[in-house]
Amino acid sequence: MIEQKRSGCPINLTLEVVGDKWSLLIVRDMMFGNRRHFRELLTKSEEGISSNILADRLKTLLDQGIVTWADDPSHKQKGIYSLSEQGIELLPVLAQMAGWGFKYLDVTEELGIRAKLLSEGGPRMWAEFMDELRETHLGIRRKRKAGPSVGERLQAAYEKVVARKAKQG
Amino acid sequence: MIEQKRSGCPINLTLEVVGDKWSLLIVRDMMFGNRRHFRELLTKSEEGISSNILADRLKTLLDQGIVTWADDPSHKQKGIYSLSEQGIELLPVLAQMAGWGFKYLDVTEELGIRAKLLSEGGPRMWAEFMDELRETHLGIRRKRKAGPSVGERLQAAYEKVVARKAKQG
DNA sequence: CTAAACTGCTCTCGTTTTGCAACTGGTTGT
DNA sequence: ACAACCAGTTGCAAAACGAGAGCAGTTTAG
Repeated sequence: MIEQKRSGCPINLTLEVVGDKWSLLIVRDMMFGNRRHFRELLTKSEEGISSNILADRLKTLLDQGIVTWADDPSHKQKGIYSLSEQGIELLPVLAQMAGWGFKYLDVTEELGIRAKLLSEGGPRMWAEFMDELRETHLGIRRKRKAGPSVGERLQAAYEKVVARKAKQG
Repeated sequence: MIEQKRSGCPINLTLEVVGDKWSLLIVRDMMFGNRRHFRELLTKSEEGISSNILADRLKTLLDQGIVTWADDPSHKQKGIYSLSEQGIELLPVLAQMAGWGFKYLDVTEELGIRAKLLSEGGPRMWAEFMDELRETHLGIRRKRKAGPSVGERLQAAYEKVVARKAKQG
């Protein structure tokens, strides 16, 4: 099976790797939702990916070195998927897509709040979040900063919107 | 024909619009190669898109408001495709993808040089290039800056690599 | 004036990808 | 022992993709 590239253009090559409707959603769920097991990715996804597609995409993400896999010592059947440095560095791509989508598409309030904050935060916030991801996915210690982490702030903002919407009915 | 969204997440919505292997390549060619006619997009593409796919993607890009269409007064059969503001603002997405691809994938030198410069140039350079695109695609005058434009600089760098490679044979 | 080349597509048809749903073989908790 | 949970796999129909030919009208070269 010879994988032939259509061209050596970096944009094209990137699209050949993650240019489909699911791969980046899986990366998103690993980044922002901290989904690390197959079942978590399968059932806790907003969009409802099907299991064969998930299995296939995880395989190519592994092949590409975007994601790594390890045994979960607490459970013989479970594996833990982690983002590699290469995967973590997809964050700016996701952040730009999120910002563009937030600006131009019909985004729901609770799912858009993270995009808004991330877009406003800019490269500085992205770098901080990537450091947090390096800690959780690669085990690389980072310097603690005062106050809540970027991940915590995003999550808190999301939950706040959900709570408000629930109250309003 | 009811278009149902999988979710209201901005990343998902963006992927539903441009998350395929061709749409962003068309935008890329319009941005960096100034391809404005159907034939230009069809025949001058690095990757060799086929005509039915090109027609289909242009249709959805038009529907989405990423691209606009106008008659070419110089030729009764020609139409001119232009990027809208919404389309121009895909530049940061492309730039991030280009930067990531340049760093991690097997990019050829001549096709990677633009990505390198754009990545190094950062948001400031992107903003300048977007202003140039607003001029050529939207007809919005911009303040002239001294020296060559970003578009010219990228093109010159590309041609320099091509010339050097040709000499080396 | 005529013919060749060019224009933006559309059509056909075989191949590939998608996605639902059921199923497998094993593990864990009660 | 048994239900619930784990990571996938398999079968199949529908949809999307993609190469190539074709088309009606337009422009250009001789």
